[in-house]
Amino acid sequence: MSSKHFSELGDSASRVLDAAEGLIQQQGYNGFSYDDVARLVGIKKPSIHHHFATKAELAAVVAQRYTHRFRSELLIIEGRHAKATDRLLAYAALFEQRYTQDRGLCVCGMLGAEAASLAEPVAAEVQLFFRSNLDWLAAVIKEGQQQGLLRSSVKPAALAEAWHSAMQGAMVLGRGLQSDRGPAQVAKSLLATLLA
Amino acid sequence: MSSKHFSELGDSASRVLDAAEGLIQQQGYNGFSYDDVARLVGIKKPSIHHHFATKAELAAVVAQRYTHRFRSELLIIEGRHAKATDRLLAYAALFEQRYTQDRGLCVCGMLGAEAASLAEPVAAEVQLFFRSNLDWLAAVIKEGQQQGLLRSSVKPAALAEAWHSAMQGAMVLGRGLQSDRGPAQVAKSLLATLLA
DNA sequence: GTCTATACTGAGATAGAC
DNA sequence: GTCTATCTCAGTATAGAC
Repeated sequence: MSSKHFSELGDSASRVLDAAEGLIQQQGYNGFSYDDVARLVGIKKPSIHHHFATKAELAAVVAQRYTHRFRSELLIIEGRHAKATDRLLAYAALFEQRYTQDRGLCVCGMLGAEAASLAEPVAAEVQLFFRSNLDWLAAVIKEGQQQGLLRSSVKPAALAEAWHSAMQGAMVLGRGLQSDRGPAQVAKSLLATLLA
Repeated sequence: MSSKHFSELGDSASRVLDAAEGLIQQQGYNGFSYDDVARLVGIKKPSIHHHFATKAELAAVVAQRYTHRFRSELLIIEGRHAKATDRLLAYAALFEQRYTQDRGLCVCGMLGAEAASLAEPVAAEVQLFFRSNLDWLAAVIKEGQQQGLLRSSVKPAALAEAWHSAMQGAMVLGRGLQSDRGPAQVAKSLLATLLA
């Protein structure tokens, strides 16, 4: 089924992925069609099927590529920031960028909300996104506590869960309020309560 | 358009609302159909149209009734708990209940995520939900700070935003992870960092 | 790799009988 | 208030030519 990997894709397949990714962020899995993708890419509907036989496969590869890119951004953060507090803010900035551009949600946040209507391979990719985020955050927070930068009253894994939840929720809230206030603001507030 | 008010509805219209509410929590606005509702209620599709002419109107009334009920639950919390910390945990328990029943999302959280594909009257109802939540939370937190129960390093409105975001996000995260860990856990972690 | 053409299904919605 | 019947359109997907 989802044995396809995004690294093996050609140019127009990548453009299809770009379009689908944007549509999922904006409308969700149930809110976009092959025709929407086709219009954005500038080709016809059956050509989309040529690249991705089913909508589920398309979504799975979108999530897969999204997660891969996100993890590479986490690596960049590690290279750029030493302090845990700075890393947490840079993490929030990743979501903030996507949100402030066009109030786009995190691809996997949107898919997570829709999890009940997703095919299993798609849900599996989404799960990987969340796992890798929580692992990364927990490690950052643990370090921050050991460095004495963050309060140690709560376990790293629990704080990681809370931090990531706050980012996802901030975007949902911002959309619901039709507001430009995004996850960066929430991150700033939360970080103030976490400082040692 | 959405001049209809849920208090003026008869018995079977209420059953239609119940079904639609559950479907929105589970699949989202774009993920359910009039036929799904009809099957759940045990009547035929055109009968749904008799009660709610359009899908947008149905969703708007669902959101309206949901917000109304939610606010009444907030009043109950005020009557049952005096301390701000207890109120915050009871608030989280509202979401926890919905989540643990069948991993259902907050109706307005789901609709907020889908805001880009909602008709304006629906989006307006959703906005009211978030506003009333933030107002209530900010008041509770302000009191908690004045009572000396919560740290005062961050403004009540900002903490309210963070708290609510964390609840919404916790449910998205739980779904994405296919896990039963819900907003109550996140609330517990966050509260520990907020204690004075 | 892209197209036209087309199948098939389900969607939201209306007409009109009971 | 509920039904049958029907409309119209959009959705996913396939066949087969270029």
